[in-house]
Amino acid sequence: MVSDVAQLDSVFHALAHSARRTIIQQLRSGEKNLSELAAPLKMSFPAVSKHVRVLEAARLVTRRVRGRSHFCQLRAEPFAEVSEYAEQFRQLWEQRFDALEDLLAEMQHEEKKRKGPG
Amino acid sequence: MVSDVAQLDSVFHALAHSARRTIIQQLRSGEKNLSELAAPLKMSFPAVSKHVRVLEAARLVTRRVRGRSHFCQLRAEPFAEVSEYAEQFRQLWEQRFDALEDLLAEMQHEEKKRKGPG
DNA sequence: ATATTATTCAACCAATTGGTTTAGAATTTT
DNA sequence: AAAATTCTAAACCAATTGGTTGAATAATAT
Repeated sequence: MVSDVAQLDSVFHALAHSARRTIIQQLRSGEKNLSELAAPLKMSFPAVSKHVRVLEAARLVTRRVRGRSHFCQLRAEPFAEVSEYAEQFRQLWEQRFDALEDLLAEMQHEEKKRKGPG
Repeated sequence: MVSDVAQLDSVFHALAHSARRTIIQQLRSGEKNLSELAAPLKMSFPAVSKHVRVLEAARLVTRRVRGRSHFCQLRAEPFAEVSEYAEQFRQLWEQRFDALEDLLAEMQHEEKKRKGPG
């Protein structure tokens, strides 16, 4: 586990807003400038600018200034930390699903018994 | 993808605070009541109570009241959504790591050339 | 019945968040 | 040189967050 506490704070915080997740999705297809990122979002330009700053703070986005355009690029590495964090709990959530499967299997078994000899 | 937008909002928000992640870690070893959860945290009891509510809102924790004790249990399912979300970007971050590996391999290759014929 | 324990509620506070608008700076276009 | 484009900065605002304290509630122990 490489991820320090403050980094996880900032990444999770960055991801906890749908506008920022929308920005991230847009950046999957490559670099985009702020105007392009702002287009589909129903908010003022400065608001988008602030969201991008939050993403930069979490190191999810880097900025390359070219003339008057600020091109944003997705940096996916922090997602590795998020994944790693979540995977800690895989056993726990699969355990639950297994229990649910067992329950369903049990119910189907009961169903057969009810139908079969009847 | 089952996770709706509001659910991701609340889960990421819940995870974006180290005190809440500490609570989650404590709950990995099983149910604990609020007093137990509060013990290692350097904040007042009501503050912890509020953090637990945030975790409940994100469905990361459920509460079972037994007498005057409120036992909290971890529900790991939302982590599946978090993992699923992060995994979307695996290709992207591995791409980067691959590039880094390539660079390292290249450097080692250069190193051999330098040493070898010398 | 009283005290203790476990927790919530309510009120309050400072800081942060997420948004706005207006203005300004920097870079292209005309 | 003037106009348009892209973005930041600053000031402001309402709502939320994360914390506090003090009082209230509920359950158990003495």
